[in-house]
Amino acid sequence: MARTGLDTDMVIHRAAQMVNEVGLENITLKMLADDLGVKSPSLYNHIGGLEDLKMQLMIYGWKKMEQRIIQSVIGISGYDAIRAGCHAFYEYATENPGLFNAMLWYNKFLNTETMEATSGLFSVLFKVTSSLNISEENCNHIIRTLRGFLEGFSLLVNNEAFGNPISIAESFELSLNVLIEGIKTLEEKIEE
Amino acid sequence: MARTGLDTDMVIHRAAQMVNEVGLENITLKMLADDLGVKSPSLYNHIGGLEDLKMQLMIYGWKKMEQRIIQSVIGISGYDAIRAGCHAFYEYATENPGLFNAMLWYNKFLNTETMEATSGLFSVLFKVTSSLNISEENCNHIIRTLRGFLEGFSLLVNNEAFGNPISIAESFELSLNVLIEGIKTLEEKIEE
DNA sequence: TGACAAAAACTAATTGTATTAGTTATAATG
DNA sequence: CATTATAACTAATACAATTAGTTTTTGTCA
Repeated sequence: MARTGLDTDMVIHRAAQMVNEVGLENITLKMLADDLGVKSPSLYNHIGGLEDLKMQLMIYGWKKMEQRIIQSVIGISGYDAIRAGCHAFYEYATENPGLFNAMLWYNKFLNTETMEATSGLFSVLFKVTSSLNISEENCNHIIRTLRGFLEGFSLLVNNEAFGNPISIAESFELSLNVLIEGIKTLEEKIEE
Repeated sequence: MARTGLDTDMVIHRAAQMVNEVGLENITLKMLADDLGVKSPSLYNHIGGLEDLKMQLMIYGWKKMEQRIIQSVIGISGYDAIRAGCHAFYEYATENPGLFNAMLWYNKFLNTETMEATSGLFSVLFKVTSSLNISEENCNHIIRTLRGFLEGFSLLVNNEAFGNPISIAESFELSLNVLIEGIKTLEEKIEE
């Protein structure tokens, strides 16, 4: 009866915490409503339903990660910036496993809004790679390479899917080295 | 009443087709039961429930992919074999989007059986990389690199998550070039 | 062959969640 | 102070997963 004073941002924000605690597949509107001190139908005043909530979590997560990555590359350029951005991605993804699942599963082509969820983030990476002597088209390819690797590797870590006992941190570092050395071979020679 | 003559393999096999048609998140036991000409509780004679079914789909998918990859590297060695194996992975993943989702989401560390789902597949890759002049430990790291990239890139393709209009096939080829050139820098010099 | 046991189907019932419809109370606005 | 929009509520619906208990078939063994 007493008005709780919820708004959409509060719901999303609380759901983002909760999804990291219980996992994307286990979150329910009832659970979220209980936590917010409200009955579950009341949530429909702020979100469109469970699917909509997960979609919004996806967008929320990518925006947050974008901020982290922008912070991480301030004052750095070239391969060091790539390295720093990749580390920021990996850290955010593994610190927020539930949210990261939403980011992966719901990042589908559906409409302009969902499509733009990641565009800001990867335009940051584009700016970074553009400072290298690599053609624009190849920069776009490289971003896809990095994106694929970062998303897949982070998912595997979150799922504890690496059976081997060898260090995951070292695997990540070596992977970045491999990728960066590979990218260097795409640099165009400059006439002297 | 009349016995349909189902067994676990038939259920899994049919579910594998269905999951590619309707998507992992939309498959229901009722739908599967209807399709198999049976009531949904009857499925419990063959599977442990919906979660168990998805787990079994995960294992089924990895085994099938393993076979495809083994076929693809027959008679090839070195970097050509890596290339061929990666192509086989990518093709299987994109030809079976629903099943591949199960392979990603349910490939978590839970018990020995789920852990071993992918061990055969990656021991094939290990044999391939072992023929290079690279330390065993680095081979293990490289496999993780490839695994991360392949899983992430395939997922992005299946989700149509690449906004850019540039060719995805070219992105994949360039990515493999980047990875292989990067891996080459790990080769240990041989005394002459 | 014929009784018996195991397996595989069934029906009925339970539970839990999302979602919708319709109602009431609060807050904001003129 | 009256009115209106909003945000909560209760009640009801629909659907799927799952469990319990029953029936029927199939295969086996004396």
